[in-house]
Amino acid sequence: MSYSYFSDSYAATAEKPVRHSGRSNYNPPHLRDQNTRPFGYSYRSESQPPNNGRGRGRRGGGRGGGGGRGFVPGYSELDRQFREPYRRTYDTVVEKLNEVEVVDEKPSMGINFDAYEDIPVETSGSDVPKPVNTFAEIDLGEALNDNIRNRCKYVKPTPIQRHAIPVALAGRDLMACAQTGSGKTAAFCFPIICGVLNLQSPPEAAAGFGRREMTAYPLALVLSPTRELCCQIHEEAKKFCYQTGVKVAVAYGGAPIGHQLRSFEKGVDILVATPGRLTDVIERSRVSLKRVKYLALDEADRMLDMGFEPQIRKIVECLDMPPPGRRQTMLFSATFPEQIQRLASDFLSNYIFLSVGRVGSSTDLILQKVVFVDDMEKRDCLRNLLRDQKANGNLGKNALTLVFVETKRGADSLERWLCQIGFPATAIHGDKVQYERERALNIFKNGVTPILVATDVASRGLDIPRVAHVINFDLPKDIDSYVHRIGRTGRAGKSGLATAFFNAKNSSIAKALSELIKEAHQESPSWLAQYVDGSSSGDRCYGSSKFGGRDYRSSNSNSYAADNNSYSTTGYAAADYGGANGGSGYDHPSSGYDTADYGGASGSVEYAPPPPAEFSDCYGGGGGGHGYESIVAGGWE
DNA sequence: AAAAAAC
Repeated sequence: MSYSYFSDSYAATAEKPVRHSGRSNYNPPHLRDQNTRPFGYSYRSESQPPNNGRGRGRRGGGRGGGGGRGFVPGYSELDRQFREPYRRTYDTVVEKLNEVEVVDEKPSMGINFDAYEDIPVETSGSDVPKPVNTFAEIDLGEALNDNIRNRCKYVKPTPIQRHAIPVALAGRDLMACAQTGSGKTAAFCFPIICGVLNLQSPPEAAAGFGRREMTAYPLALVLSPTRELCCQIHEEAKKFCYQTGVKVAVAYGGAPIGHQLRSFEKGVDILVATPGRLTDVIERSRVSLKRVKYLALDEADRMLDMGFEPQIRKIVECLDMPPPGRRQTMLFSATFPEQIQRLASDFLSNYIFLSVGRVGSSTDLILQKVVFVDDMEKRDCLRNLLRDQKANGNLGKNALTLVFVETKRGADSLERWLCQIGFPATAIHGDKVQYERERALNIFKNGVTPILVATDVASRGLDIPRVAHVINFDLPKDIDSYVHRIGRTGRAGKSGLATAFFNAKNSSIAKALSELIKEAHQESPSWLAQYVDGSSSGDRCYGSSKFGGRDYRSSNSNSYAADNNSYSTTGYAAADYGGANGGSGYDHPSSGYDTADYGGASGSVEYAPPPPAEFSDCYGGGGGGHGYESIVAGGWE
């Protein structure tokens, strides 16, 4: 049994009234007893005028109609210029996804490996262990192998796993860059579990036997930047550890600490934690890092960025953790800005840098669209998008939509508004208490509310199957965040759609966004160039290199004399990529759309007048005399 | 300026 994310052509069904019953048993919140709200919130709807009630304004193009705000004068001009072309583009998107995209009805553990076949891999560092092609080639031990094969149904390692696992098993420190959704968690969990199993000699294991140790001495520590990600890694790790005897525990804030402390008393081999709660339990002497042999930082660039770095430094350098060289340190992320790499090298010893896929381009599996929408028009545009998806029957068929906004307040208010206009939505952000956060994530995951409005708390690492569409309602300020956000779709080799609402306020990201989209061999709208102001761009992170995520050691100094190796089988140069695959199009066979076609189709649609000639120089040229530093120093707007 | 992370 299979289905498409978008099953009908948009044009044929756009004006159809929305049906809520259908074959699905799902009863959306707004149709349930008005007194039994599905959320812990009281809605403002009680205090709203009656015409904001249910059933309003979901049909008829929205002209003059719903939303409580209606369309501002000048709508038709905007509509002509931006929305209509966008609709046509969107239609193309829907058709394209329609043609090939097929997703298992059941949540699938399977990974589409065809999508990863010709991925470019770059390694640097001394004596890089050779990659492996199968799990069988790796001696992970019987129990772990059994879990991988029979419990997790992993048949074959993903590229990051093929390269990272041998490095980790060889005991080397590692800085690894890999595309979102490509299996990083397993890549550091397998070697850690394997190492813990080898460390557990019987006498040592028996040390605390017979009495309750008040202090736990984990052998491995995994840190994550958000609580939900922490939970997720813990769940994954538990699966991998099943019946191996390896004990996994979790420590994160917002949850009752008592339960966590009690779980430590049975002993902890692998501790998965967020920084704050970890520091807390260390200061209570309930955990000691003295015996840590493995340290893994997931989303490492996030963990080491400005606000976070002091906490991490305290944990890694001040709280009894063995120094680099006496522990094995592994850093993982999809993005690795150069200055973060520089910081990170404090924590590493003679490490290997590994980059799988073009970093920052996320994956080719995510079709990226940018649509021009003024702030005042965003809600209308969102409603239209969601209505179209709904008309195409994707709701009730397990396809999920994730909407990113900039602020916590914005998340709440958008959630409320979506529910009011008849879209079952929930929200997640850091001002909610933990159980609300987890509940929001759960009802989103299981499709009760197939729309989740989120701040950046949900931008990294979360693996939510069946997210078909990521909408950047508010674009983030930096491109890394964008990469991680859109990476919530297109996971495990499946394709996805990412739509960004862009306006003049997002100029700071215009250049990087445009480059990113082009690097994914997709169409960057021509009007976007008008907003490239030469200020911040991809420069910050990836230089002008087509192959992002380079080891900063090889580009900056020769003191490390890193050996560079490329495993790319295709060469994968940006210029010849499309041509290399000839008539079959550039894309992976299963990814759902063919960009060559797609580009042609949308090429005929003009969003806005072409940019003035002088803007074309901004591309790749680095903006000539524009002082990047001076603009940065001047602060943002 | 915002977001996240302990109580």
